[in-house]
Amino acid sequence: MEGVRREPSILHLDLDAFFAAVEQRDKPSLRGRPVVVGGTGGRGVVSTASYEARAFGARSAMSTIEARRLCPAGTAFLGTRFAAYKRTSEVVMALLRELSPLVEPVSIDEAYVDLAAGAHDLSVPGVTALAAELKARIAVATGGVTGSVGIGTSKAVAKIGSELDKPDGLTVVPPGQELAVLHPLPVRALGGVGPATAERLAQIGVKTIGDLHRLSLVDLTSLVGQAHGAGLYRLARADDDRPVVTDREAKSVSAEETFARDLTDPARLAAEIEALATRVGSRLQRSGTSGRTVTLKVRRYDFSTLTRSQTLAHAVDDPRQIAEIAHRLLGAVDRSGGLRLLGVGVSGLSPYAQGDLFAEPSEVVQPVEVVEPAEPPADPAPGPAVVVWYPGQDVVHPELGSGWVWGSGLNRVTVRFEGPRTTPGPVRTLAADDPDLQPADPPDWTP
DNA sequence: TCTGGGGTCCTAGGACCC
DNA sequence: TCTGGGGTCCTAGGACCC
Repeated sequence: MEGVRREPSILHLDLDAFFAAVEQRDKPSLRGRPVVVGGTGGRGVVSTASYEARAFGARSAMSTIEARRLCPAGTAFLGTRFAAYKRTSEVVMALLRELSPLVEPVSIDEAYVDLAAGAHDLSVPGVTALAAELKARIAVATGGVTGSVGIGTSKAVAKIGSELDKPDGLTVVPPGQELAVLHPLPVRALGGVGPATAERLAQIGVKTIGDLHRLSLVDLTSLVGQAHGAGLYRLARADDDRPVVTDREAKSVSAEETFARDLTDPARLAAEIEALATRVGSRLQRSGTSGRTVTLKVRRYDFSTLTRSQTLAHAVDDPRQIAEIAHRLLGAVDRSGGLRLLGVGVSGLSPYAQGDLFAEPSEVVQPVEVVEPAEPPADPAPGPAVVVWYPGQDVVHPELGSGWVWGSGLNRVTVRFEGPRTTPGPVRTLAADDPDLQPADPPDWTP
């Protein structure tokens, strides 16, 4: 327990039934009534149920159909108005930043604050008064949205604290009381323990965090894996020194859509890919990032879900290039029976849009000149020669025929050769400087 | 009329490199 | 020539979170 804090300086704020609360604020007729916000179509799910709706059993992630069955007539079922929630969230986050520069938004309705980075009395009465004041200011600034606050010596304790007294709660866990608070709680209360982990633990009789505390590190890691086991071992001991991190760079950008009815028509599927790639590409471009790995997500009619990805030699943000890769990835999956969902994502992000860090293809296509060694080396020289191949580029090979570049590294290139008709041809990995491999045409997709 | 959409992190196996 | 180990990259899937 090296770096564990001695003062209750970590604050966690969780806005109560946030989407529904914003709707009730903006539509006074909904106040005091059950409100369900989320997808309203046949395949929609609940994003947020107001506390009035929760009384009838409506819950987040439940299908809207089921929520309709549970809730009485007069319940409001509303689609999401994300812009309104975003604006309200920003008001709240600004209030948090008045407390401390160290604010970590976890999601639109949740954040951690490191109070030690502000000038505050960090005694238990001091932070209690601070939290009460904060809650009052949030309610005023947002027009009545409430939040639950937990304060403790770590993120885990603060987060659990904010859950203990919802809604409109305030819980301060005094230093030294962490284990007394944690141990009676079900393991599910710990971040990172979901249904699968809880089930595994239950099978060996571990139900509470106190039960978890009695497990050895070896038993825990063999049960749930190295990283997860080590993390739970520490959390059960309230040994959590994770810092509050202000801005985390996004690691991926994706868009997906569940269709009202399963799709089979190739033209419709292609159009959906285009639309998703456009959403992803324009978000990448707006944020000035691009990424090397394009991932296609497919959910079939039977809900079986798979992903197919391809990592490119260069980062992309152009919707056309993203779509091109996604089209081909889709071409290799079984679409019989129909598709329920398609998704397109880009990961492996770098903060530079294509063309900033890497020269345009037309400028780098020339191989770097190889310095001729005085004596021929026994092994192929790990020389500086670089031949750049572009994913999707059409190529020809005297023996293997025509194909296109699937992926490429600095000194190798993977080519998918087309077989007769629609039969997928062989995939071969060749040296990038293989003289037999030639572009079929000059690259024509350069922006 | 079951089961959204946007993410993060981890694991495991194979390829490849040193 | 044989053997082995470690590290990184890539792919696919799974758990989890809000």
